[in-house]
Amino acid sequence: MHSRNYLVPLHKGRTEVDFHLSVDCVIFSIRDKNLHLLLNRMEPVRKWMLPGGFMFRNEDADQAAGRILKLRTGVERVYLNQFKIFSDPRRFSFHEETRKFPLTPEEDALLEHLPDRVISIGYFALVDFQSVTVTGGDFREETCWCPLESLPEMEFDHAEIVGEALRALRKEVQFSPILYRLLPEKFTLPELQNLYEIVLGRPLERSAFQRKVLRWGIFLRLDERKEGVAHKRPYLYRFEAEAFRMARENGRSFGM
Amino acid sequence: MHSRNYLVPLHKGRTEVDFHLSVDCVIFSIRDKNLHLLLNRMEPVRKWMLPGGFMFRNEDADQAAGRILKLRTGVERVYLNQFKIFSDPRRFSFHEETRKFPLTPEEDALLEHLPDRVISIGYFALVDFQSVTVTGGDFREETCWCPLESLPEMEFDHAEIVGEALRALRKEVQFSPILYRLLPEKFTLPELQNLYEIVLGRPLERSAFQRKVLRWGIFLRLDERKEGVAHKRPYLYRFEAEAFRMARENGRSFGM
DNA sequence: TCAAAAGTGTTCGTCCTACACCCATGA
DNA sequence: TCATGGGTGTAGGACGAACACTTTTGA
Repeated sequence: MHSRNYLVPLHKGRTEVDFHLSVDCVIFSIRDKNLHLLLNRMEPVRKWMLPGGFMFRNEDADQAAGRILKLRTGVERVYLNQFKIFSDPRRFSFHEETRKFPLTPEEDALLEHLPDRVISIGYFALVDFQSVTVTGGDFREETCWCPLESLPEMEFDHAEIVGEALRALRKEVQFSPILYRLLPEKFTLPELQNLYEIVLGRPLERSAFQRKVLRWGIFLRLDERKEGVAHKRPYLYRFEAEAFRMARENGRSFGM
Repeated sequence: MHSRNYLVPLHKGRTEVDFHLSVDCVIFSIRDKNLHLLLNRMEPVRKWMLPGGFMFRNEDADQAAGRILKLRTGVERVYLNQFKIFSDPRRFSFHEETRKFPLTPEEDALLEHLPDRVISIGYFALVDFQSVTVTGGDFREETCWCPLESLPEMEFDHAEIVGEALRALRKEVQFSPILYRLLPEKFTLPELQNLYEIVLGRPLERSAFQRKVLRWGIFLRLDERKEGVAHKRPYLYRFEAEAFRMARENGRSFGM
């Protein structure tokens, strides 16, 4: 019988390799009737980046994404969707990046022994703008909410990651009522319709929209109406988790 | 200004970690009107596994999956879908695995310096059974096509990976006409209907099914009929890539 | 000749589209 | 009071579910 070396993947001289794994989060939120992304940058001379970080020793990818999101926005238990991994061998090189500015000798020595490749797991998150407190994370970076239509130039392949996140979000909307996750706990149907119009990129007919989402049976109309708005005040609704669970088990679909 | 050590992720004593990255393929095919998976095992005393392997230095995840699929089935340019990553810290441990049987001292020494964690990228593939030549891969393992309903006990978390692959396949079928990829180039509508019934797990009505898929406008009816079958011979159809591209651009959807 | 499979037609109900209409409210 | 946004009603059309009917074939 031949050797069992199929369990020993990394010989010197073989072609397999170690990686660093990072998580990058495309954090969507809604503000002034427009989708925004949370971006940050290390210093003003560098380009903007998606909030992200390396995976730790004792966590899985979902936990890493949750940790990063908590760190940057303060919120927990938000909607997180792992939509794609970015594994192009040339997407990131420590040696190229660090050549751009001076390192301490200690840092330089460390880099010599590191694998050069970083693979990133892309997540997108939907957060309620009002519940978020933006922070600069571990490195006190500059952060901002940037409208989706006017994104700045971004580091690495982060512009591509945003594009794929949007595609994934649009796809998910065909299945799942997730967009309400961008809104506060109590929201109105016109607010929800506005989200669908932004994400799908086309206007929707009011009465058809309302009938459709109400037929899902997962949004409960409250006895309150939205205050402080011009014109007729719309009803407030709330997502009913239990009703959603039951409707989904009965095979109902929630696509627009 | 503080240190730029955000670019130097792996200090001794910090919590970030290297990983091995593998790709595992759930290879679906259709045989005797049933879904089958390609499985392999290293030796009879071990459990069955999904075909997989480590990612190489100069390839991305899609290329690794394509390489593994080519190695195991001989086919290229098949449908491949990267559906999820499996990153539980406890899903695989080299040290636990290798403790199960003896290693050479050299192999043992190598393992000492390896990260212990393997993260796997899950792909599912749809292949035409007739075009496949199954091989044992680099290690001449035993391989088999196993019907989905009677899977054996499997190594690691591979049973979970199969479950997630099925879920992803069912989801994809709501969008995309991919199931024809399990069939030869020329196929009949009853054959296609059989696939949808298997994957969706419910019977479909013949006339409704045919009208729906023909309305997609992507399957061209040929002047031939299936030969060698009992009863009335069904027409043969062929997928039209160009028509599909156009229909998709016009916003048509292909869900069942 | 007959049973079974495949293709086609018909009916009915449901949902989507579109617009119309009325209501409520702040300016 | 009036312009505007929001809730509801209604007619028409597209589509799916269910089933009937016809055609074709091997047994």
